Amino acid sequence: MIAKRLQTTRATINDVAAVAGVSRGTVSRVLNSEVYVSDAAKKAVEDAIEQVGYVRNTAARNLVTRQSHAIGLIVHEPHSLFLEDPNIGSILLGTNSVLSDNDYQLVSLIIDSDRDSHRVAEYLTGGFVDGVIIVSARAHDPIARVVSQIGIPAAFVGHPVDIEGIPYVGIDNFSAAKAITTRLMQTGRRTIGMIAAGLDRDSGQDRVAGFTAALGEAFDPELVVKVPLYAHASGIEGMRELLARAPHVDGVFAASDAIAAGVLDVLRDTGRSVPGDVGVVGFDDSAWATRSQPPLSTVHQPAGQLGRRAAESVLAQIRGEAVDSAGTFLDTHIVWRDSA
Amino acid sequence: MIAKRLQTTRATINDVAAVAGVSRGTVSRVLNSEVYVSDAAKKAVEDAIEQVGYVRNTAARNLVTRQSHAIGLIVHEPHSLFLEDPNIGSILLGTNSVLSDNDYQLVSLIIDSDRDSHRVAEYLTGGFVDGVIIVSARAHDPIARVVSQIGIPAAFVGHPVDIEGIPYVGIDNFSAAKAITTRLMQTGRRTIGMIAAGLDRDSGQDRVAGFTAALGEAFDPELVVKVPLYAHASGIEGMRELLARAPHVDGVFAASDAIAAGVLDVLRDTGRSVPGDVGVVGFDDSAWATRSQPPLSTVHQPAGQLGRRAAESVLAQIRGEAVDSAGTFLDTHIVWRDSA
DNA sequence: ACGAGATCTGTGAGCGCTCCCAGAATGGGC
DNA sequence: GCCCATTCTGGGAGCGCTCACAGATCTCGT
Repeated sequence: MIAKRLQTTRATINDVAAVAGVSRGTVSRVLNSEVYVSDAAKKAVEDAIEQVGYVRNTAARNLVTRQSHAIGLIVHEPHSLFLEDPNIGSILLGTNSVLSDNDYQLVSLIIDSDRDSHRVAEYLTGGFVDGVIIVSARAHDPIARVVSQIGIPAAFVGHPVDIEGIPYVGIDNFSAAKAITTRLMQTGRRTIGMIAAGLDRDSGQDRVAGFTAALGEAFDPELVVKVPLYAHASGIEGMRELLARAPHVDGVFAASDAIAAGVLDVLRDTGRSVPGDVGVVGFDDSAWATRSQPPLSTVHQPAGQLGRRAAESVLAQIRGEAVDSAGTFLDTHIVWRDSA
Repeated sequence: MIAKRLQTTRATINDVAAVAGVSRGTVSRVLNSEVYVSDAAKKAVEDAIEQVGYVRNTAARNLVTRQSHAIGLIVHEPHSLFLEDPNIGSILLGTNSVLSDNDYQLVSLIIDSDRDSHRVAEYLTGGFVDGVIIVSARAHDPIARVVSQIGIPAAFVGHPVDIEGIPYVGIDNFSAAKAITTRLMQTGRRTIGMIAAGLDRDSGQDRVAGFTAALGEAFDPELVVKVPLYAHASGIEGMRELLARAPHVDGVFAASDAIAAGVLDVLRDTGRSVPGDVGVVGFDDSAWATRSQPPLSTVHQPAGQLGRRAAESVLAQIRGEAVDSAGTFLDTHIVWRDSA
């Protein structure tokens, strides 16, 4: 009831113009803070807006400007991981803060099935969003391909190996993995294994490559166990396998903190102490790292900053500014705690 | 470039009309599946739509229908908890699935500061959304008050004690807390404490009330430790306090699984075995419950379903259907694992 | 005092769509 | 064959806004 009354009654730009004693055009100029408006007119309009409680109707504005003032954030993860991966939440929050500062609305689009994928592709071509941020796309991601084809302003968080021409913001997974593995070696570990995941995307592959590079001569492919997801359950599964292959392993690099948490569980269950018998390091510096027992040594990944930068890139593209079409890497650093 | 070309070039209803050899009006009627359209015209229009690749311009549609076809989901939590609380993710996912089935877009609005709060209130009165779902509102929540005042279709997930007239969907926290506490007593525990949180909302208060009711004569207010958040850190803090007050406690009801996880950590650190020395139960049946060591006995809360029902309620209100303005409770059940 | 340029303002046109009214076509019933 | 109800269609009006253009007003150098 009330809603209906309020809506019918809502002041338009014409009401403001009438009260302020100026024309539609002048009100519009004030609203869009254009240059050629006299101080007197500006004041009158602002007072009138206040008086009649005017709120701009975006639908009308969008219609003529052909802009929606919304940015889509596409999260392409199975539901389970969406809930479990703390990075996604941080990225979302970072993106949201930049966009709202710039008066853009974040619209989260969650893809969980092929049906969703299709619907989102349509959504993107439908002019509902002015730009799009794609989180954790895999290789051969159909959505990434659609985005690339229609040429909508976009940015990746992370970087699918097979798509060119869309800027991305990520971290240098190779160097980070290499650095933390090296540091683990320096604690005196001799037999170091890795639980690798996410091999369908660059992050997963680069972490393995960094691990391999750090080990150099000492590298033994037998000690790299591959699991499907960056998840706790995968960590348990992977560590059991690693132990089966190499019972005397004394160091483990887990591709994510969630995996590392699973690794710790298995080590505890099999009566091994951490860091006494085995040193364990993770990746992400998520809540998992501080929660686990003992707290994890890990690579700090600036997830919120990643989201922020991606949003800024899309905004810049919308403004027509030149954007480095390659991408940028953000710094990571190692956080040394008790697990190694 | 391409984007611009596509946009400029995008087919309108007039193009479809021209190709189909009918008028604008007829195309619109087909689009909105109104009754009086001949089969021939309908077919012609559908073919034309296919041929020119027409996609409806929502901005124009919204302008005249005064509907946005978007529903806001307001999450009013500090950032940290947004990331930590698995229920929020599940609720979001449930809501999203109902809305997309009904061709509505979910717009997540995150409130983290008073500034956000103000902006969101404006957003709501600005006609950007046709309805709103409010998650975890506290007592005296300013946003809840605004929603109640402007009379926009809305639903709560959970129920702020001081707002009337807006339907809510929640669980019966009192009965669930009472049931699991009773069951904990039946395992032979004598000195049972509680780590209580979220006392600024109904869920927190009702859980304490249920706990109190279950204990009956045996209830000792000294054994209820109040902490601010449903968070892991709060669990640690709370359990330390409880142990200080009652070293011989042999049962703990934690107001959430995250808290229970903190409780387990403290118990382990102080050399107590679970469930040997102390039985611990949680609430939520979130990922925390299965992850922790040992896995938690807890109350299963249908978070996804909660989101789904709230979305359905808002949709029904938008359609003008009568909605039970009180609210509905969804069933919970106890999941018995190893921690008690 | 005059005119060129800068500054400011009003207004018609139109974005793509839905609503609604008037009128055309169709189909029975007699 | 005629009339009335039903079914179907076209097109004017207008949602609230921005854009572009033309005209009005001001400023300042000469």
